[in-house]
Amino acid sequence: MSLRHILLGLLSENSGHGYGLRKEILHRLGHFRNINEGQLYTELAKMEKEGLIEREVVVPEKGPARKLLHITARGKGVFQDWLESDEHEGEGVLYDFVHGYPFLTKCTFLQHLAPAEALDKVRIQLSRMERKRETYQEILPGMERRKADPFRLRILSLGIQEMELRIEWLKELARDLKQECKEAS
Amino acid sequence: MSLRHILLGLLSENSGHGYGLRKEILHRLGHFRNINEGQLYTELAKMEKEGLIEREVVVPEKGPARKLLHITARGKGVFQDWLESDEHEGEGVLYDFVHGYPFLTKCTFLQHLAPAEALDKVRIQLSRMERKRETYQEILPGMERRKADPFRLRILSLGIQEMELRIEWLKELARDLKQECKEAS
DNA sequence: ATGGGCATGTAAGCGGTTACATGATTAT
DNA sequence: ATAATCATGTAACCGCTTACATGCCCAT
Repeated sequence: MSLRHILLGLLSENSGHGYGLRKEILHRLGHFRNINEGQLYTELAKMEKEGLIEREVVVPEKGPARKLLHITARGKGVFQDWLESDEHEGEGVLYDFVHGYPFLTKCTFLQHLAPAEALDKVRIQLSRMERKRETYQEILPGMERRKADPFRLRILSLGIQEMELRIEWLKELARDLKQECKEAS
Repeated sequence: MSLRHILLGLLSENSGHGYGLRKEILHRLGHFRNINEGQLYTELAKMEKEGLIEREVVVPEKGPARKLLHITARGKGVFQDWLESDEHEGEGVLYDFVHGYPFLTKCTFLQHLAPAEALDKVRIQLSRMERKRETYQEILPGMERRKADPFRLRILSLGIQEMELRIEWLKELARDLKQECKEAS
């Protein structure tokens, strides 16, 4: 899932400038990546060179020039082709769900830790996921109020359910580890 | 979550050679990445240069030399430090769950597709996730039989639950899109 | 006047992918 | 024979991160 597609998607909805796109990706729900300026501007430059976007230099009466970005017909074509293609819908890695939650990979090796230490880690995870679920739940009403795109609303609600799943899973894990700790003592 | 940690983890359990590690990462449950030779051997070379592993050249009576890899004390230390640290347990990206399921990012832009086309995509996803759930469920009994590490068993069971979550979510989405199709006609 | 947000960039490096190359062993 | 699998590597490239650099605008 490359940044390029997200940028094309956003720009096919509205023209904008680099910084604004970044804010949108960071804050507006439905776009989910953390983004750094480095990649953003280099990617935009590349996209311009390939004729997917154009820059309109806007010189305000006051202040420095801003560059307003527009998607070109070619850019729109590339975006639509991607949308209609099955790229990023395929099999990918068998255990893809682990990618979204790196703690699971670490869990794979938790056997090498003392049960008490492992338990600590699991508890910290638990509170982090609870926090995350709350964050999502706080975002939801605002999105509903301003009638955000229903697809994005759904994605958020999936996120909430997913956090709940993780929370229950971590609770079970913690319970078992606690038992193990007792047995060891 | 870098390959390095996984390799250190595996080698701290057993010595082995490159190809075997790759197979283990690919097939044995609990290790979840698809891996390509390119990265594997270059990473192993780097790790050797840094003194994390050592190669023992094993020359069989017949055939070419094989390189058996052993973890060094230093390597074990690095691995344990990582295990005890909170690396890969932290916040990361806010919407991390989307990372593990790139189709969701695509969903963000599904509004740009005709409902009928979007429905097609969702249905294909649905059958893919059903397939995936089945695959996981087929793997489970074998793991239980050979008494695999309980952490890995748990991870797999989380995976099954996660696929079930996705399936229900996709079903709802499909239902709504079907409705939209009807209304449009 | 100072700090925070707006806005645009460059450079180095890392982790990972894709593709290529080689050769031996084992199974059909 | 030949195809599949075992086994080890190299080279080019890509997407992304980290860190740095610059300068304007606005509110306190």
